Amino acid sequence: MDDATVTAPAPDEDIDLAYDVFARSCPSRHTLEHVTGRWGALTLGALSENTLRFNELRRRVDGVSEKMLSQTLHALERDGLVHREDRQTNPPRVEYRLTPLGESVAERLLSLIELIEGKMPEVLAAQHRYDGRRPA
Amino acid sequence: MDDATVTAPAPDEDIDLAYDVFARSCPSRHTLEHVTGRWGALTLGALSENTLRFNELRRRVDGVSEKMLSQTLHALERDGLVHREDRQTNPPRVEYRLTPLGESVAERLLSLIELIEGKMPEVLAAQHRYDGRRPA
DNA sequence: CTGTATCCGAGTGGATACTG
DNA sequence: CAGTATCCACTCGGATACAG
Repeated sequence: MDDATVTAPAPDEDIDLAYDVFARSCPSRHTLEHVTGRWGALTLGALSENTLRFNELRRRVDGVSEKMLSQTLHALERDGLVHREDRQTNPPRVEYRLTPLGESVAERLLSLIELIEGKMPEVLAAQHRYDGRRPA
Repeated sequence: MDDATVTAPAPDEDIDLAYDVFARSCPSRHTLEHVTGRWGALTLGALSENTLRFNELRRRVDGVSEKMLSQTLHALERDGLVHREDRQTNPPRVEYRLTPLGESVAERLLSLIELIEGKMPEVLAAQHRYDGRRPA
């Protein structure tokens, strides 16, 4: 991938428009999708509580398949949000933890998740109203 | 859909575990996906700045198709995050705006988005390191 | 302008089996 | 335990055409 596809920020200026998620070619979109994607969000959430091993994560993130968890972890590791530590022991023991960057991302993500969880009664009420008006 | 599939909260108690996004059957997962999904996040972000009409949204959310925008807006409206107002005029004029609930969700979402945009240099550096170690 | 309907390819994602 | 590899169903999502 080419990383120069976006409005190139002059290194000696502080441009706050450097990365704009609203632009379709901005690399921040990919990272945002890793973070907010179906399994990315839950994985970051789980790791914000503890360092976890692969199968511990699988159990914590209810419903994720091996394939998706593996894929998700690779993407998050590549983005520098998750650190993978292979203890090289027998039996194998691999631990996943958040990097400092991952922690700050997870913090804001969890704030969003908790808000939504707390507002679910309102959301469900809205859904019922909507479905009632459009019974099709 | 059945809305009683989750740990039913006793109406007269304040249980903060009532909706747990980590449980695969929790309805909050659907809402979280609408909010954080590829187009949901950008749509909420765009509407947090202004009330917008359909085609204004299409232009703001660079790359979205009519179909996806329509679908996204329906989901967000159903969840009670977006209000749709049809002016019933000719030519047609339909405005989309955030509800109060939508605003609080968008606020936290934008906080996350802005963090990621700001950290993109770190993320890209991490990606290069990762790709360098695993050139395959 | 504001959408819906249809087609269709590309990617998602689950189940299973297998390797180290 | 910690994954990878493969198969395959299904959905996503874009392009296009059309409707109110």
